Amino acid sequence: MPAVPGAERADARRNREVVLRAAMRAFTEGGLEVSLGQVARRAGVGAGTVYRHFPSKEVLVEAVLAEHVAEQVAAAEQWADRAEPGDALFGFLLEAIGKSAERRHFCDAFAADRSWPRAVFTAATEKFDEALDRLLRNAKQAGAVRDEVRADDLAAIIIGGAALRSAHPNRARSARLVRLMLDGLRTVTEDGSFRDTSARRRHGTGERCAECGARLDIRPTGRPARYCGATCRQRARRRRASG
Amino acid sequence: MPAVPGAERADARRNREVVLRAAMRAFTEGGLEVSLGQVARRAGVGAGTVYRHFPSKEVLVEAVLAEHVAEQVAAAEQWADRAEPGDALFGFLLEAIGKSAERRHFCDAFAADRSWPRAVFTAATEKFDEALDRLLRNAKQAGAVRDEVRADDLAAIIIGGAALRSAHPNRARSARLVRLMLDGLRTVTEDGSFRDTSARRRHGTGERCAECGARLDIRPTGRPARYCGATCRQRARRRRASG
Amino acid sequence: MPAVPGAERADARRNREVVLRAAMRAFTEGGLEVSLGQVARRAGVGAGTVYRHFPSKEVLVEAVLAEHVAEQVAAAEQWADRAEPGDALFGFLLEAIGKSAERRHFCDAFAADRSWPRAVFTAATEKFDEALDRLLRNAKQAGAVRDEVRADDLAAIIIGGAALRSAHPNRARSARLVRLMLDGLRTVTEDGSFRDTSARRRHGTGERCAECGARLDIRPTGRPARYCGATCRQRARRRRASG
Amino acid sequence: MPAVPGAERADARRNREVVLRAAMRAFTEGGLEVSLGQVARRAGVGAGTVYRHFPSKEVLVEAVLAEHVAEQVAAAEQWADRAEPGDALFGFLLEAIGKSAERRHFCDAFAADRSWPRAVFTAATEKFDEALDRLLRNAKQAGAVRDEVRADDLAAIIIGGAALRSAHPNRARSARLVRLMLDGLRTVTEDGSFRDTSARRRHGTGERCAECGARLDIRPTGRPARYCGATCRQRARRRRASG
DNA sequence: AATGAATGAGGTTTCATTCAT
DNA sequence: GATGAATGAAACCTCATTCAT
Repeated sequence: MPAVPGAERADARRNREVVLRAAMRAFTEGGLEVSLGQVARRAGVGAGTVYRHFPSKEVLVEAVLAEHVAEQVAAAEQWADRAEPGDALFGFLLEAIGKSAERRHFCDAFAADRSWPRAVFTAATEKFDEALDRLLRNAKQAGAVRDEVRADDLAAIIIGGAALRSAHPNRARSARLVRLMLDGLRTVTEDGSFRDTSARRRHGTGERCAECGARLDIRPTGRPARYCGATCRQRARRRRASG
Repeated sequence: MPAVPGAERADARRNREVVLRAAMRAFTEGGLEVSLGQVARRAGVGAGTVYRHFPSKEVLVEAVLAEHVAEQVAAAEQWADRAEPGDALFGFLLEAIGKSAERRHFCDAFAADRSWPRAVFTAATEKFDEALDRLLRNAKQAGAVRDEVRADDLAAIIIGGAALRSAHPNRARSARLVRLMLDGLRTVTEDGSFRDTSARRRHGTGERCAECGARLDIRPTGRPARYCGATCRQRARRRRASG
Repeated sequence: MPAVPGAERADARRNREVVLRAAMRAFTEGGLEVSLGQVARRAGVGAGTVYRHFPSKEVLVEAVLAEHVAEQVAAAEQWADRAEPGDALFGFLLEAIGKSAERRHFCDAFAADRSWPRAVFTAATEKFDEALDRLLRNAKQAGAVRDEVRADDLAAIIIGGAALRSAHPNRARSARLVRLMLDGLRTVTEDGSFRDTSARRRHGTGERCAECGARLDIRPTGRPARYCGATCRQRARRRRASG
Repeated sequence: MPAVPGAERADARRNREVVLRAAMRAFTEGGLEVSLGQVARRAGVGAGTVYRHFPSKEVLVEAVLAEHVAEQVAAAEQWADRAEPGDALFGFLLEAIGKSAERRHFCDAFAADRSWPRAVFTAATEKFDEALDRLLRNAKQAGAVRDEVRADDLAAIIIGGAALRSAHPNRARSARLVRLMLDGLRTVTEDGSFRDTSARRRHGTGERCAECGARLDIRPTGRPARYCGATCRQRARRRRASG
């Protein structure tokens, strides 16, 4: 144990990394039941070394799952920063689903409360939840996603999507299918064309937001909207007040 | 050996059933890795009895999965017989997803090629595929489902939906979410109103709302409607006033 | 249990036979470790029936071995009755070795004190020993076998011969080889030609028995013999006395 | 994994040896069916250690048999190097038979195609066959063994001899019996005297006993012998007296 | 700090034997 | 008496974990 945390020998830290990577590959391919012996062999280290860095199998599994989640958090943040809200949310979901489908067993672990302690999930998940929250808030502000979708739906959506894709016999078609179903979460346009995720993804052809000019959803019920959302309405109000 | 197959001693057949039920419960709760000792204990029989009826663990797992699938086939046939095509398909999918969500581990097995031989899946699955095929064909003929949905998508959809639901923290909301996403598979009407599963069922093929274009329920009595509801009527009125 | 021993129902006695035969075949092919389940299946009866007739596996094995020995006793008696002494002994040995080679596992059991109780051997063996004794005594009287061969060598010789034959890759050559080695037990003629088992099998060309005229072994040690054995010597003595 | 094969940790190699020795003792005494638990207990190690060194029971059995064969190969080579051809062959056979008789079960395994894969035999046996070949070739060149004896007879002879000895109730007599039977494989001399293995070994090619014709040992010193021993000398004397 | 050998509890499976039908 | 289902001890084998080197 190092006297000063973080001051471990460089090779030790490197070894931890090596083992973690090996475990990810091994678990991805063989499920979380893969023996630690196999992990050690893949990592090219002895069993003892695995245990030095991860004092039990459960700890190693947690670390692997946490790493997986961390990768998704990173992806979520990239999408949030570099795409407009709607694209960011749906783009991220599609990517996360794709990645998770390859790592089927990880999702199984998340979904199964009993076999792996929920603690793993919740611990590794705080940042993840924040990131999802951010994506969803933005998308809602942009009116790109249905109102009834909530933050804690998203993780389940990813897991479900991943399961769908990995259960599907055809990779390409499964991708289209997932896209189709995710479209169920988008806000509807008056022409029903919301489903096309690329070109006609934008709002209907009708009225526009009086504040920001975005196209407005036309709905058969309720008072016709003048603004695209609460934000613009508030903004307009302030202007009127200050004007 | 019984002279007539299926004519085994009654107690043997009963015991087989007992073991199978115990295995279903055990696997449902603890995953397919639950030890056969536990299954035997739950069934209240000795280890040898389990092996008399299921000569290896793999055989037992297959039997359990086959039973699960058989239950779904039965449900599919009920839906096909007792509901109109669109309802039958979507009703079955929702039910199957609900049932499968409780049996998360079974679906994991289906989705994972590696851990349990695909043979298990295919063997137990022929009738299942037929049943799904029938539901889908009917639904397509009735124009209730999008054309791009194919038969082998359906199993994956069930598995994905089950994963979603079992990963979701809130049972009721997860149901609504799945419904939402399944709607992505319905045929789109030009007014985007397909989502209302209950209302749409009453719509005829006749007149449309003069304001929003939604199909109008045709009733045999009373003055024919011009608008789909009070909202559109009011909106039309405003336009006339302002025009 | 029958009130009068030997008064069992006919079908019961028949069943005992059926099981015993099945066990012989099964043990011959698969060794004495073959499970009783297999024996029962081969016999076409239930496991319980096996146990009714043979209350434990050990008893069944004993019965099988005893049967094997009994067959050999029968053969020995046939040879003793129908061939001249030398032929009888060597003919029987060759036959017994051949038969035993096919039943390798039985001999293993006889040879291995530890794995199967010697009791089995000794119980089934009394008659066997008597039969061998008779064959050997006759052969010795006829001067067809070396003096140093004793009765309790013979069983070992059969077992050894059987082992040799079953270990040999070539069936025909193994037979010749055994014959060759058995010749080592025959009395030697001065021309060394004893090996021919048919024509020149008789004694050397030297002196003859003063009583019966049989050729006498010439040995480098001991007082030269006048009679071929104790029997002739006694007979001559009686004649001298009565004469 | 050791960089250099054979360079494992010393304690591991020692333990492998310990287990192997324990297995040899256990199998020798109790047959190849002895449980690995017993072997482990005898070796004073855990079950896992046995499995580390011998990943399945079959592997352990193979190793034990191979070790047994290797010991015999070593013996064969010693005989070939240190004795004249005939002695080498027969000396080795007798020794191998004696050793194998103590290890009855090993031979059973070799003889039984079914219970243990022939592969075991053939794998461990190449060098053994070579060694036997060499002994036999030399013996044939020296004219010490019958022509019809072939290389692949020898293994069977050892197995048969071992079976004979271990089935025989008397250790000493069984040895003599085997010697007797092996003599059947020696070339026959015109005087049939080949049988005395001990005496003949000292005989030269020179003079013969004036009475019985056996070859005489030629010694470098002393008066040349006319008779093979006291018996023949006495017999000759009587004839001269009576003549 | 790293290695890999040792450990032993626990899993699957077999089978002699008993017992309800 | 016959049947074959039930039993459970014991076999083989795996693997998370510890520990000597």
